[in-house]
Amino acid sequence: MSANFSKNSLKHQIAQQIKKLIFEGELEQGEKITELQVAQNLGVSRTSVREAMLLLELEGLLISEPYKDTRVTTISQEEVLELLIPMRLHIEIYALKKGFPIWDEEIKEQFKLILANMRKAIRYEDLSTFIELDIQLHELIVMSSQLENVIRIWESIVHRIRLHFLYQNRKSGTLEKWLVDHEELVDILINGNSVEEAVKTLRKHIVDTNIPEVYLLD
Amino acid sequence: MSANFSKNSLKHQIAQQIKKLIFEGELEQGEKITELQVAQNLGVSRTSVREAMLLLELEGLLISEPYKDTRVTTISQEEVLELLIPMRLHIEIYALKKGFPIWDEEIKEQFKLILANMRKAIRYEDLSTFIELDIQLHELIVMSSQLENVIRIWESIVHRIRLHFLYQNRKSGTLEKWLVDHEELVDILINGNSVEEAVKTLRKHIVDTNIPEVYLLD
DNA sequence: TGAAATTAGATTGTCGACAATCAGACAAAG
DNA sequence: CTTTGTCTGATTGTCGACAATCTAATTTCA
Repeated sequence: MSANFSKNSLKHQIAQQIKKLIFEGELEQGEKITELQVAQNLGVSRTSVREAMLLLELEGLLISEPYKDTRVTTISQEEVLELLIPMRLHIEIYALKKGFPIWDEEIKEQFKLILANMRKAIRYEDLSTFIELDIQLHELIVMSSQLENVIRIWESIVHRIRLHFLYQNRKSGTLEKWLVDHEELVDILINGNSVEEAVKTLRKHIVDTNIPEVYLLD
Repeated sequence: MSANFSKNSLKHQIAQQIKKLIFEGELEQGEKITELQVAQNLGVSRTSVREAMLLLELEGLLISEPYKDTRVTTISQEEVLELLIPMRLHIEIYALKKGFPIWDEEIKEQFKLILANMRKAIRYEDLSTFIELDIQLHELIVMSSQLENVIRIWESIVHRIRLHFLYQNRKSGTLEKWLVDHEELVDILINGNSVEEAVKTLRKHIVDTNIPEVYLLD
């Protein structure tokens, strides 16, 4: 039940279910997925499943050719590190610049809530929940810009990134280190009063948590 | 009949038709478009039209809410200049770096062909064809990287950019100036022998032809 | 034996029909 | 006159059936 506004049609729900299968590792990269199988499992018609799968294809999670089977996308580490993450950085900074000035108390409360849940996840050593919350945090930043196009582009890129890291060892650093990182970020976001400061912190955060030293050339 | 490889299912054809309507100005930004209307015009079933429209929605050309009508997307100039064009720049440079080393004679011939058609378009003062060719040129650069994910992301971003400029006055400079610009680009792409040189030229090209001086801050 | 042709089953593509929902017209009540 | 409620037509959402295509196993023929 992630933070979605008005997208509650059946195809979106189905897409969500399939996403869950992928992100929880039930479906691996390159694995085949058929319409009928999903339709029967969920008790819906193939038409709706088709639309859901088209959605996921366009979001970059699935790949298909006409009359051939559909499979979970394979993404190279190189693409993720050199292309997707820099683009993600660009988008989130843009969204932050646009959103920051119009943040109200409610949004700040949401930041605090996510952070509280993160602390809880750490306490139970629940990694998958923590990752979910990490994404929610960044999603909130992007959503708060209220720019529909920006939100969509961001989603499609983050999905691809997430798909990749699923099957990789997560980078070095303990969970606690991660938590501290996020605490600092949220503190600046909520209590800081210049956009520049917030942008600088966000940039550092994304770079620190995503990009190995070797790629930090330019 | 633009350069598409394996995407010849009905939904792609229909999407292409609708795209044409949009890019030729038959449909304006914010204008309503209904499934039945398109289905009857093209003599196909609504199901295929639905899928085509979903495609275009995910590509960023259309926008819809459940049970509400679907409309042609509206995109702000700010978004285009500050977000989309920088992202486009990033993607094309990445694709060029990956593709350049593996270009063969056939690809170089395609570059020359596009350029020749550009000269022809200029001679007949055919602006819309010229714009089409401009996109084909950049598409060729991206396609030659053979990276499926990169191609898709690029397409969705360029569509949005194109949609915006459709309804704006194109930036200053005569057609002839444009042509010279492209001649130089293709020359370096085909005859240059270092990737760095090609990247530098492409960057300058995109910046020159897309971004007004005021945005060239960082 | 082995390569080409054929066939069978599974899977995707396309369709028309029916259900759910919405927007606007119109009427009733205050 | 405004507001509320009810209808109606238009549009989108969902479905099951049938057609087209692919894959892989089987058969045919040199």
